[in-house]
Amino acid sequence: MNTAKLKRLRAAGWKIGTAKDFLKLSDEEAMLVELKLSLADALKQARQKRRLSQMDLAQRMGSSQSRVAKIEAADPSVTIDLIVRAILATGATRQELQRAFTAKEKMVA
Amino acid sequence: MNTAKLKRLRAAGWKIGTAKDFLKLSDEEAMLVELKLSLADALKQARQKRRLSQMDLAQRMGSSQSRVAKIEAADPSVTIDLIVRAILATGATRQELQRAFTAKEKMVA
DNA sequence: TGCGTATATGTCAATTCTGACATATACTGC
DNA sequence: GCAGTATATGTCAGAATTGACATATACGCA
Repeated sequence: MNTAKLKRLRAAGWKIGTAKDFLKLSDEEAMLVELKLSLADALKQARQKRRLSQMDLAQRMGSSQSRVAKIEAADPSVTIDLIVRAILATGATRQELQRAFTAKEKMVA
Repeated sequence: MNTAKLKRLRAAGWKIGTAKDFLKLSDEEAMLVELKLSLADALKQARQKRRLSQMDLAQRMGSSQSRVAKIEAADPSVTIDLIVRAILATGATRQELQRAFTAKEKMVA
């Protein structure tokens, strides 16, 4: 179990409906992770479509290759904000970004 | 100018195409802000639709009323991740979340 | 007026994220 | 085998975010 969930469980103080709360949190967390994965995929596609290396993109973002690798891997240390910034940094259009949000989500509807 | 942009400008070291870089960053930043505003709006709607107070939602999220207020105001200290978590915490469906991403974006297409 | 409820704003310690670096792996051409 | 290029993984100091608290504002109602 990751730190974010633990924190939320702690914050909730395990008050009521423990099992239900647990399932609910898992559910929300799962949706978040799926969204992140979807965006990470879209980023990789956007980058490769433009034939940019991770290093190229890193420079455009003012970041490092290693972080770009983590972004594309949807590493836990990466926020949605950062993935979106990366997608925009590839030069992706607004449309491309929008599609990224809806892309793989269908798989889990 | 906010800290995030400053940081990116600093990171880029003002190397080449200063003016162009500046405009590009403004553009990407603008898109990010618009996305955040769009999501914040969707959150407010999702919450009110379910007749939850900010306090109610705060409890569900294991957070505080003041932070929920900031989330809905798309405060600079609020990440997209947090807004999405808030939307999910209202009990919004995957569909509702998806619409949130595409909602106001049309305005700026 | 005073009270209750809902929302907004400022601050801050503790937690989390980020860029950077070192290093590892994988593939290509020589 | 050995460069060169691209990508992946572990670590960490410095920077940013978060929940919490105090407090302020706004509205309705008695």
